[in-house]
Amino acid sequence: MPDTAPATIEDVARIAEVSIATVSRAIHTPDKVAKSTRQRVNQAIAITGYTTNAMARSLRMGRSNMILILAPDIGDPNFSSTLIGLENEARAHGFGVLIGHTQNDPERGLEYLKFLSSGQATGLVLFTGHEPFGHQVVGQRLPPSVAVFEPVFGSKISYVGVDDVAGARKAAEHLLSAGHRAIAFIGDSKTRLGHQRRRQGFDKALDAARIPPNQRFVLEGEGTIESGRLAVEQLFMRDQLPTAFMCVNDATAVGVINGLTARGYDLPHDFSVIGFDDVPQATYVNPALTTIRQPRTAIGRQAMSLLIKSLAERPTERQEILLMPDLIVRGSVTGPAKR
Amino acid sequence: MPDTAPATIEDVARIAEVSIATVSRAIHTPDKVAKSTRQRVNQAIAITGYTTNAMARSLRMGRSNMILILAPDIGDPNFSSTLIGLENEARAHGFGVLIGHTQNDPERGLEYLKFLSSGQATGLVLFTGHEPFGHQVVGQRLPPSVAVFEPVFGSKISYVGVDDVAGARKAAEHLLSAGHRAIAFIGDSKTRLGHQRRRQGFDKALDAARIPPNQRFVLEGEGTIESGRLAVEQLFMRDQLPTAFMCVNDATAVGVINGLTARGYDLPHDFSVIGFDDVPQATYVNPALTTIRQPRTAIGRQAMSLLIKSLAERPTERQEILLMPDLIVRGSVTGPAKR
DNA sequence: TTGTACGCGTTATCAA
DNA sequence: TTGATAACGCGTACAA
Repeated sequence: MPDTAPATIEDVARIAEVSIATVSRAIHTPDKVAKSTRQRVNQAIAITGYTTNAMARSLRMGRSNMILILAPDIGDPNFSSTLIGLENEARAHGFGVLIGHTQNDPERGLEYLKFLSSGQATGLVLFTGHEPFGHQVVGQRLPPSVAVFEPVFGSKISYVGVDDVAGARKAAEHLLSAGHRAIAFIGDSKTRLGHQRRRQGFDKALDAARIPPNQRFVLEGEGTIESGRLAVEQLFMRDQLPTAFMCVNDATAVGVINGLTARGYDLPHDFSVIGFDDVPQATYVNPALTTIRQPRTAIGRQAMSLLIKSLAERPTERQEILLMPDLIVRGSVTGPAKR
Repeated sequence: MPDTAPATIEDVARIAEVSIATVSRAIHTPDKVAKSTRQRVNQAIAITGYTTNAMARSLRMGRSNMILILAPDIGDPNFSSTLIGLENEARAHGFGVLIGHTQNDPERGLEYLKFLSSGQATGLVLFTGHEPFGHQVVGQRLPPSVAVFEPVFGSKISYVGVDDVAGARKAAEHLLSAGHRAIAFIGDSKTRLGHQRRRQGFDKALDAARIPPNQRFVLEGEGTIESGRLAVEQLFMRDQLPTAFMCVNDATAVGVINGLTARGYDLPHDFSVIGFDDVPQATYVNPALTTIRQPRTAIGRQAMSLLIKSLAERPTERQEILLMPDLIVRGSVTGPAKR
């Protein structure tokens, strides 16, 4: 197998005995070329295995049809299923997607930005995961972009994500309707907007149920397993205990469950726990975690749809699309224990 | 902020009052240009914010400095940390990486192959995950490539992965040295090479300990949680029970643990379980899983290093690099129960 | 319906 | 040390 250079449009033209212009036309505007010629061209393409050189094409056209997806952490359980939604939608519109991994390193982010500005990608999806991506992006001249899962702080970039307030409210109401009145909120945050919104939803539900807010039942945390565990320890140093835990996300919930189990409690009999996100892991803990499911694939689909629209129309209006999450009932919530 | 077009080399040349050739030289071979001129050029670059257009560059050069990483499933727990190794090594050599997600869909794979053949990427990393990528790739003219985690069946593509035989042997010996003699192997496979090798390592360890092979203790499985659970059920329909379970991977081990726990057994007291891979989840199960850790980041690093080397030298010799995994002792293995 | 020729932004060759 | 210019592969206005 000789290592021949890939065929160019000129090779095709020569074989089909036409000019390169005709080849190009046969490909992009087939009706503008005679049927017989078209057939000869197609044959020649088949023979040579010709593929248009995307670089030359994009260089000439001034834009590519690739969309760059920037993610700080590909291991994030939210990532993979959202990606599916993004990809499928892009594909349906003739776009390809490429994934860039920043590892939360601003320098890498900047490199990908260069990738963009050199025209190798036309649109940008900011998959901020849990850490705001922000600073490096703000101020840069960006191509049409959309953020998912967490809005980009202080920018005009559109955003597609879950309705945190409504979701958290659903979770709290589930606990409430199971009979709980003493509910702790684990994972309060001063910095993360999404988590703050979840706290708001929690407050609203309690307020609607006429349960006075209890600051001793609100514990901070960064949304990690460790922070959930820690919160349990803190809580047990006080005099008053809740009957249920509402956690800002599933990781926190796993930590809470671990902490409670380690203390010898029997779940869900002794305490109820509810999470938020529905990560794969939620099914593996014991008891399986009742939680709020992020509509990940739908978020991806909508985000890409929005991006492609703005690619065509160039509207500078910022949009925010909030999707409604569902309650997933598994085994970690039951009625309050009688003590 | 006016939406000006990005600066080109010509803009820089005009401002610096030199020719574009000099600008190019000032960038790539600074010593071939007079100091004063160089300074003027650098200033002009700073003023314009010029970035070389990668597409024009690659078009001219005939090759890009991007490497495409093709993965069937980005959610695979093996993926993210391997990626880090790949990226870091690539970066160190001035290459960028892009990730393509095939979703196990041959059509998508083909599309990315087109991406390659159109020159947008120079090298290829086949992240076959657990499903052989194979068929579509074989026969295609491929750029320099390397596979990780699972060799590409029937091709000359180099491979970097873990030494499955040695790792499995380590696992079995750990069980043996804890005193186990009746050990079940869960996850035997007729199709997956890596899993077959793990079985071999298991057999070797038993053989070296002069324990006769027992076919009733070897159960098939596809390496999923479900298949681990199923294997437990099958085993309990027989008359003879093992004291320990060696699982082909962590997912299987989690299934086994779930199945055993569901039957009311107390682990690790009643049964010992060992896995393979060391996925993040391994720490969350109860008891935490003792397992064999894949040196993922190292695999990534070595694979990229090999690829870049072959990019420079074009050796067609197929290479296979096997890395030694470590035993990670956690809580799921203890001495055999006395029954 | 088809062909000629230009330009997209670079790098590299050759003269000056 | 510097500049003019060809070429990379493609799409398209313009001419035929």
